Amino acid sequence: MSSDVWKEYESNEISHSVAHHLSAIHELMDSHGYARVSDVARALEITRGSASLTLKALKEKGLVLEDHNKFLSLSEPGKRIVNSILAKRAIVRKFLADVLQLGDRQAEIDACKVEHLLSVKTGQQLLHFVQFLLSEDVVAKQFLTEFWSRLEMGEAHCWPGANVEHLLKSET
Amino acid sequence: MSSDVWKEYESNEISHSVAHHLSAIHELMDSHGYARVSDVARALEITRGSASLTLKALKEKGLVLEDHNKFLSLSEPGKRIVNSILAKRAIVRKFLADVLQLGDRQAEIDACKVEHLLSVKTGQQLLHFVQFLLSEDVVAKQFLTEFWSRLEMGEAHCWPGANVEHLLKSET
DNA sequence: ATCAGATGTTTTACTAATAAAACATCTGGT
DNA sequence: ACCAGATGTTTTATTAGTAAAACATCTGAT
Repeated sequence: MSSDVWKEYESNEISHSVAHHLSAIHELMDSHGYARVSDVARALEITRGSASLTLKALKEKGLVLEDHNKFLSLSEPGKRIVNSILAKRAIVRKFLADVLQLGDRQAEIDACKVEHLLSVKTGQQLLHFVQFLLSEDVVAKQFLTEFWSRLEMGEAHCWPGANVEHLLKSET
Repeated sequence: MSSDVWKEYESNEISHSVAHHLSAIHELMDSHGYARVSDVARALEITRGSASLTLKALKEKGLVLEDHNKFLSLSEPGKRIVNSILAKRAIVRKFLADVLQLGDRQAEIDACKVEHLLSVKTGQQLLHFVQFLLSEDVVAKQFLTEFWSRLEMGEAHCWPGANVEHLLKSET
């Protein structure tokens, strides 16, 4: 691995925590019409103090706006970030659940872990891929049917390269 | 998003940093036959002091062993973790580069960000998927050919649901 | 043998994200 | 008007990972 690649992780503009603070505001506005510090804290199951500090930083960065009544909302840049995160989350979730046939819960957890880390380009290509794969196109349908039937038959008869697989099993 | 899902992120046993400290030892042993604190620090481009502290913690956790000459190596649990991480990294990298046609650099970066976050099950299913997709099976070959030709033709004529796509474009 | 350079550790400090507790403020019911 | 409960902030502390600097040790060339 080239030395500079791994440090890209930390250089990510949006952390997991920030992604979820922003998403929480988005969802609260949607479901309850407003979002205060306490609402965000409740939604994320963290203390009000913690939410207060993180949201203060987001206000200073201009991603979150605050009312005269302490009501929070997303700025335009904030909305753009949330949209891109939610779009990636939805695409990854759909791929994991509808293509790879993972359970909804696992698909949700993994999509949530990964959503804020993927590049724009990766999100776009995955979107194209999933859209075609789940389309009405006969080639796509045929492929998926074949893949799933092989999945059901079990690896033993179908995956010649399954010798790699045991490496995955060990934890993490 | 159900409230407890997003906290799974922090509850991950292996952090990005730890994943790369362990991988570095693995790769150094492979390429140079030994790995010391300084070698790991150089490989990761962090200070010796930082590597020393992180590796001390990994020794205490029993993932890294130390020689009488300060030579480091991976314990059996350490090796198992590295194997599962490297396997996931390779699978994701292959999917991004060979299927989604991302550049090698981007594939490497995204795979590196994500490798330590995916569940065992997700890794396994993705492995099966990529193995079948890149196999000699006619259905798979036909599907990939069709997908790539559509990619080249450009989205405009092929992706009816492309109205979602603009959401991705906004940063992150 | 000595001295330079490499190596390893420790200490201090920083950042992000958290909890916990103290505190301040605001609001609603009586 | 008052008091309880909810809300928001601040302070103190913790954890992981880092840098920087001081320090100790080891090694190798002369």
